[in-house]
Amino acid sequence: MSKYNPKKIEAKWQKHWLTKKVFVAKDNAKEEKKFVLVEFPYPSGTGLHMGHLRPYTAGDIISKYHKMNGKNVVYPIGWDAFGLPAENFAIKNKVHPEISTKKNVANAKKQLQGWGIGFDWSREINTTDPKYYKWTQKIFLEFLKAGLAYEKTGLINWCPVDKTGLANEEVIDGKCERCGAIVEKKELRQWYLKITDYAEKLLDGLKYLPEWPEAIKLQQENWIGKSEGAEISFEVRGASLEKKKIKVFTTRPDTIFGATYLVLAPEHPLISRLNIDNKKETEKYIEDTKNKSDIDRTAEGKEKTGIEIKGVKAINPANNEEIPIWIADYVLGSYGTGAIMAVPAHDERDFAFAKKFNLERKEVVIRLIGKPLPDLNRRDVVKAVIIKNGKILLVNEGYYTLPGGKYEENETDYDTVIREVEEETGYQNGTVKTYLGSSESIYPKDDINRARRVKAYAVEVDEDQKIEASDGHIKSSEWFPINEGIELIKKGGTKSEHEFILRAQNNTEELFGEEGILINSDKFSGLTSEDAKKKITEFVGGKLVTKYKLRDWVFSRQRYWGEPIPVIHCEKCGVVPVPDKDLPVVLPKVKNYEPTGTGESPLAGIEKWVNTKCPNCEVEKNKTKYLIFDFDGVLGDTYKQSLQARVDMGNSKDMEESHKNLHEYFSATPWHANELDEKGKKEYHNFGIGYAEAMTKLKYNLFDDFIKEINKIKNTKIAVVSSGYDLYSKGPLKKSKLKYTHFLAGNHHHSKVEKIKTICKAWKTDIKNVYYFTDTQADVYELENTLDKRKLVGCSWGYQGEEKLKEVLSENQILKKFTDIHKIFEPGIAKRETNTMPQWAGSSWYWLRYCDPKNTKEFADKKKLKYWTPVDLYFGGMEHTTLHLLYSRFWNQFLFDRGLVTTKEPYVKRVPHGIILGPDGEKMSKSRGNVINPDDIVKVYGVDTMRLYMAFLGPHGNQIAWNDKGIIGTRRFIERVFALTDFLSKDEPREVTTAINKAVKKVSEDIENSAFNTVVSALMICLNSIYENKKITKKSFEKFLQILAPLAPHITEELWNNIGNKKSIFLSKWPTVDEKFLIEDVSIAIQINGKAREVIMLPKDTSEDEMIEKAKSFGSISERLVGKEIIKTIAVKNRIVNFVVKE
RNA sequence: GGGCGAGUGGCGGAAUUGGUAUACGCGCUAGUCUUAGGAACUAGUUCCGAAAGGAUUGGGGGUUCGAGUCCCCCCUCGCCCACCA
Repeated sequence: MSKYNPKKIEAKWQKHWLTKKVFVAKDNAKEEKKFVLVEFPYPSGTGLHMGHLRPYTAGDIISKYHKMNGKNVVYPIGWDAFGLPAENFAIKNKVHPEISTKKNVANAKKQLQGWGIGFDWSREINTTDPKYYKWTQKIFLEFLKAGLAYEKTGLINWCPVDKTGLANEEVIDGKCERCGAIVEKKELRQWYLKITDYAEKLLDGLKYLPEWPEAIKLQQENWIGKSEGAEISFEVRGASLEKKKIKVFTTRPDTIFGATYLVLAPEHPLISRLNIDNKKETEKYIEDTKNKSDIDRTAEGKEKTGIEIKGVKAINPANNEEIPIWIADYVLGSYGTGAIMAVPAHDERDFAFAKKFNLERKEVVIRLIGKPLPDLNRRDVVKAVIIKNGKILLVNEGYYTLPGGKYEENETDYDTVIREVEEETGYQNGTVKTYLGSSESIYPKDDINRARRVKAYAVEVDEDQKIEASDGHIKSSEWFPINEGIELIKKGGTKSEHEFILRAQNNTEELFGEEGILINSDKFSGLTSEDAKKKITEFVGGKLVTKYKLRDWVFSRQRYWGEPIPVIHCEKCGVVPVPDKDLPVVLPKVKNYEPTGTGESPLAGIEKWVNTKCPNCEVEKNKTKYLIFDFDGVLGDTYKQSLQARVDMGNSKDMEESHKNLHEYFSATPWHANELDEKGKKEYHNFGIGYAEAMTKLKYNLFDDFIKEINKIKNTKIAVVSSGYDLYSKGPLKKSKLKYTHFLAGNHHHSKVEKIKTICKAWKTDIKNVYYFTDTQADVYELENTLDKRKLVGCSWGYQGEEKLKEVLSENQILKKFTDIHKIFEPGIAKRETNTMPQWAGSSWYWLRYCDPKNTKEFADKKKLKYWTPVDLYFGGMEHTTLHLLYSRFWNQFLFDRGLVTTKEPYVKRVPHGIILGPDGEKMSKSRGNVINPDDIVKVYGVDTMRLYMAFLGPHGNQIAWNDKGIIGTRRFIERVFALTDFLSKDEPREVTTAINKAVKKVSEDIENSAFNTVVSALMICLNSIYENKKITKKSFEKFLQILAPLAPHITEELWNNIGNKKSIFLSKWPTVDEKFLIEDVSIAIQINGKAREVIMLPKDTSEDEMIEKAKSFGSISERLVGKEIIKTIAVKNRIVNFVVKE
């Protein structure tokens, strides 16, 4: 018998599996598929670690198990290789990330193969491969097309160490998820993915994932953070003419009568538009909060800060009361509407704020005890809690109660309570300290239901002020230790009042944050919160809305090593997607990888790459150009010539006078006067006809040089539009050499928009394709929403000149000289987007690529997707719950909505694993020096031992400290398996057959449940039984090897081969359980009064009656039962017999 | 502060879901073989007790013939979220 030598065996079989393609899956096979997925690794310089080994082994065990059960299993792997470590390594060592990545991948691949993991290497992918990220970019463009990717400049999370923006999900406790640096806020232009549009779908989808652990679903649910509430507008009154409103979001519209001030987030856009008296101070406050990190904002012991806006007030729409407006950073700009109505009596945060700044509190909801009634027959009382030296003063009214009573006429709360204290206890001139809250209860009295409302105050009294009973009012009062007092109240007629004592004792003022019954709320008083929410929202003109905590996903990073975002910024066309034929946008080589820190990626420095042609303009260049010219001032100086006409006709003596006269005329009679003349006919500038006629008789010149330039442009369709009377333009236009197809003049029948529409209809083109040439601002205003704004062109030689046009058009839209017109059709200056995608992009769809990794036409063939997806089993870490796992569900749902994938949800079952800690129970890290390298373990013990130990350590979901000590146990087990061939024999005792069958059953069940630790113990129990009996048949031995194979592939393959099997053990059929060998005698516990006394062996499924019979007659039991009366006997088949006796 | 989960020997952990608590492994103790053992094998190992027996699943209470498991209160630890109106 040779000695067990893991090294030799392992290398041999690892090579065999690869060359014989044992774990390569077939596409579109007839067999049932099983898609087992494990989160693909980042190939780091230090190699793969224990954190990878655990899920990879788990997935491997399950894959191999299913494969042996006849499924077509795919267990693919790849590399999530974009990311900061490679880039930081590049910065330090000037090695291109591509090179270091390649090296690391080769190394990690060797490790994985060395661990005997049966990945299907034919499907290997790499997110940094342009053939892969072509499709990442393509999917991004799908988002763009769908309007779910957008650019925005705003305050974002910024990591000062990594020098890049971060998504909300990447900030943990105010720190960078990657490097732990405290996250700052920075104003930057960023790309976003509109994940918020999918909030409801992502939430709803969780319902259809029954095989996901509840904890994960809950965590995603909380992260999405749905809440129902109302949006209500508050009118702003103050030193501003403009009427303004502040919209707030609240989940408690029922408390609106208690809203005593409004709070705006410092980022609120309205602040800059308000006329604020204390502008300097508010600006300083806003500036200060901007400079605070989220950690600072919350670390200050939650001490609230804020500043009141002076000179402006808001109106509470519920009661029309004027309330102050504050700015405070406890209101977040990014949630709800960025503004709240503060209800300090019922909200903890508002309460703290109001306390600090001494703002009014108004109680409008109180606790309801019992059911609400339509007619409350209410009786109000005030009570006093008087505590002194640890004792409380109670009044005896047959039962003990707090001093207090009814209001008398015109009394305030304070008057009543002080008076009642005096009358009932004799203590005079008490002082009211704090308000302790109120409650309302309903009790039947005299056959009707009465409501009783109690308000309670803490009152301080002075010994010296006590007087004796002078009249009959004073009742007997006594001091009790507080705890005793509470018990007395609980027993008394006013049970619920003991809570006031607790509050007084803790010196906590009342803050009733729950829902209850409304008071002090006009006609809504008496309603429950639930009813009031709807009714009040309606009353104040608000609307019920749903909000989510989920934020849009900041999707750009200012770093080098990531997928370039495939868009081009053209000065003319704006954001232009890179056309499909130009994908992928390959990451260019740079000299310097260092992030600039200014918010630009290192890519911004490569001018050659950044400056590009606009694909849109390139296409436009060859297309038909649709040009429409506004006649007046654009094609000819009609204004100047009409002045000349007046002079020529003798109405003015010179041009100057003519200008003055005309100016006066137009001032008195605007062009658009649109009045009817005496005959009821609509007439424009009657006088103009004369001039027009005169003008046409003049040598009326259009700008021939301009028309010459226009005619140089190839492939055009031209039309002319004029709002003026067509008489004075028709003639000269006819004479010109302009090749126009339409001329529409006179604004008395059509607006310009309608004229343009008419022309476009004739031209059969979209109105957005039209270039419109004008010389006035008014045209821009009139047309910018109908036409493509970027195609409006200003002609500076016209009526209004350059300056006015500059106010409404950009520099490159204004022609200064006639020849400038050609610039309009030259492609715009275009620059590539230099931001890259975040680390999470490539992994948001990678499992889809496994289905068809080499496809060059689409990211995966639909048929293949249909066969393989959804993923049946997904192993991964808990830390990705609100990152990768949420992101990839979002991408999948989006792709599904676009018809590009075949399932709504990507993963049927998620199996999370606990992390492996260092031997010291701390997270493994280089700095702690507690890192265990799996490869070191392999060297000493062999792979099979390590895999087995990994499985045996504990439940897959538990986090566990790696402990070297126990591994020797699994090594002993492996060696005992290796030596098992010594026991091979023609027959075996029944115990061995039973042990094998039991093991097959248990191992199968536990693998399906990912309970790997008990799989190992079941195998050990089985092995122990074989050793006890020292005999095993070849058939049983084979079965044992088969069920061990998924965990320890190398040794089993070796032994399987040694006993004469030619094909791989993983191509063999998983053993079945022979139930008849599971039938054996079972041990039955005999209990007396539930206490186990004896154990007897009985055949399986012995009837209850027989069990009792046997148990009763069993020696020691019958002795114990002598002389005792058996009251009851319980028997459970195959388990216990219990005699209940009278002691 | 909110949500989720857990607490069983010296240690990692089992327990068919209400039915013999402590399986399996490590460690430890004794023995066998050995020049020797930190190798291997055999036996033992929850605690108290020589034994008979008794106690025991973080603590306290409850339901039940019977509770690690179900219910209530409290304590401790871990994870996630955290001024989300």
